[in-house]
Amino acid sequence: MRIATWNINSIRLRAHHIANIDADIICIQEMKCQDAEVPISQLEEMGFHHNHYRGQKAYNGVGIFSKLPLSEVEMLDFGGNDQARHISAKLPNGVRLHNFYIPAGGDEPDPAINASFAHKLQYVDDMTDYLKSLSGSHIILGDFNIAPFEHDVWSHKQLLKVISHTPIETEKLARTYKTLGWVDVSRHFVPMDEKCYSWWSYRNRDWRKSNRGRRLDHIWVTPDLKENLINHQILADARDWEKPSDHVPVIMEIDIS
DNA sequence: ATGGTTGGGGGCCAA
Repeated sequence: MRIATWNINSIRLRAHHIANIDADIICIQEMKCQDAEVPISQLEEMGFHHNHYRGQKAYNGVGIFSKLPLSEVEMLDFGGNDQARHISAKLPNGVRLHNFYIPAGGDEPDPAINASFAHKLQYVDDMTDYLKSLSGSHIILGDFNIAPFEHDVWSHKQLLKVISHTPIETEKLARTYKTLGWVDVSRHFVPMDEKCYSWWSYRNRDWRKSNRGRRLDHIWVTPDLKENLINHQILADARDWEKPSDHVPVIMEIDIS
């Protein structure tokens, strides 16, 4: 089974690009539209017939678009702002798939003066409590807006005060990761001392040449699924698609049926 | 140290 996560940055503009992603299930963040505006017929034409989503006007919005039937769909709020940032569903084999869009958190890396950053930190705390309460087999993925490790950013030193790589966030996510004991799929396949990115800013003339990337998009699985992992792919070429998103799809192949 | 770009929606915000 191939499962992908992609921050699409407007599903109305970029739904057609989904046809270039080879996956059975695609989890989307930042649809940036309400439910009625999701171009569902386009997804149907691509073979996605089991679709669940939670839109929101202009901001956020998450969806799971699947070629396989899903059940027990849930949409939860973390961080207390009732934004469309989470949706989950059960796969036919009983594994639960969670799609998260963690808040970006604004620019000023001080929660005392930046309410967006405070919301992001609260979101991660609430999400952690929720994940700790789960039992059984789970896949969690999405745009976490945090690049946790040194080689998840182009310059560890230069980004220590940049939201997405500040110690307060990376240590918080590291604690969550350690407490849960789940598997970071990208780092399962890519050595820790190798640079690994899923996002490149729009604010660079040549994203490939400057290569100032960050690994903001993640897939984690519960440890019982570790031996089922087959491979993993970051579709960096998607950054050159026409009118690209600033994020590229991350895909894993896993032997579960 | 600064500013760079994009999408949505509406007379700027969030990323």
